[in-house]
Amino acid sequence: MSEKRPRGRPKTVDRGAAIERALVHYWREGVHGTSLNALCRTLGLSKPSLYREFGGEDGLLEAALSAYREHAVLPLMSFFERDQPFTDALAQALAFTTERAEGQPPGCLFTILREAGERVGSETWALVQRLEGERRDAFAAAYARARERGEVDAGLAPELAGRVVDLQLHAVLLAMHAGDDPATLRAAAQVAFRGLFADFDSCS
Amino acid sequence: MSEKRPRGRPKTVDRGAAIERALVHYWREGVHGTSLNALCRTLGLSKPSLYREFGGEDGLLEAALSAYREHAVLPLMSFFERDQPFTDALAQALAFTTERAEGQPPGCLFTILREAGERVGSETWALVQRLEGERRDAFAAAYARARERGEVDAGLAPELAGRVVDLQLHAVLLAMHAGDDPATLRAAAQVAFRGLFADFDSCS
DNA sequence: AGATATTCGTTCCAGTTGGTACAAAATAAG
DNA sequence: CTTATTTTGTACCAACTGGAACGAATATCT
Repeated sequence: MSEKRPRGRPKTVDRGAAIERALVHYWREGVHGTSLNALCRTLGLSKPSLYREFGGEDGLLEAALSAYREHAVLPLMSFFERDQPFTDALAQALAFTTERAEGQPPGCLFTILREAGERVGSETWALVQRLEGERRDAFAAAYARARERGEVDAGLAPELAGRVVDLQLHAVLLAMHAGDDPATLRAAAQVAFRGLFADFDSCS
Repeated sequence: MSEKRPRGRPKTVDRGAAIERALVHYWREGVHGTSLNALCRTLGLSKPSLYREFGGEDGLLEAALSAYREHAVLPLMSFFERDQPFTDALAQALAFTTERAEGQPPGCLFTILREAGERVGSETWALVQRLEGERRDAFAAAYARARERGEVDAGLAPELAGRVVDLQLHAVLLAMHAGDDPATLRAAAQVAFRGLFADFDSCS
């Protein structure tokens, strides 16, 4: 694997490190409110370097989100792909989203970007929407499997159930980023999740 | 009530109209992404006039939110203050938040400002937090009354129930502002609300 | 060494930002 | 008419914005 050196001046910019720092920065500070100049400063990157490496802020943000997918989005989805009761998956997901790991910011970068809407660049936004669909499908599929096992109310469409789970986790993660109390949020989401298992008709 | 004219040049700026236009603008476009210059243009206000009248963008935004309180926040809370079943209040609130009145933007200015966090000015942020408490208290009080009437699960603290309702409506209104389908959101929130009435122990 | 190739960051650019100074405008009082 | 008072918006400010031009730097190849 001895890579033969190319012709010109060797690169010194560390793409991976820049992505990692950008990821943490956007995760903590949100996606707006930081100018490109200030961003380059905190990333230890010259502005032309950023443009050469990522084509602009959009490219950088997309790369950061892509890295975040591996870091936190896929792990969350994995709870719903294991062969276990749906309630366990929900409990694990809720614990995962409300835990405060010491090194990393509260909340979720993906959630932040969803909320930012189309104000982010087009590449980033496309990726956001891809992840959004990917996640809802995973939730819905897990619910469908649970329904086959008779764990849940059969009258609820899996697509809607997936939307319910998504809505809860989205709200919880936004509140986490805003600094709300994790225990309270966990309790509130748990109450909401109970609606997925109800086989009662007490509310007309 | 014939007001005696004061000494100098008569004012021509229409404070109320400016607030109304600012309210609609922030409601539709969100609170960031518009410069002060552009804002003045759409408001039909010169920049010095804005500063004289509101002291800056913070003052304008606070005035707009204050107007919005009368327009939509209090009406929403009123559903929970009437003497009616809790389920009815929830249904009315959900209908209110997911309806798309033709003249006005989807979503909720108050919700947008909550999500904007402390990046808004300090006056505005203080008002946001006041309204936040006001609303959660109303939800909790309504749930407490419903509990006395035996409508709901007695094991749930009213404070937590209020938080649940708040979390749902917050998420729904954010999604509405993002352009999501009202019917789907309504259905999803309804499922979540069912958790408030469960008197079952089916989930450990 | 010299030519070629590639990456580097300094330096500049026009446009925009939030914010203010100040003179013109418009009224009432003297 | 002159003076006093108040509101108006133009014109200006320094600072910053996203973005690119370009020569210096550092390598391999002949």
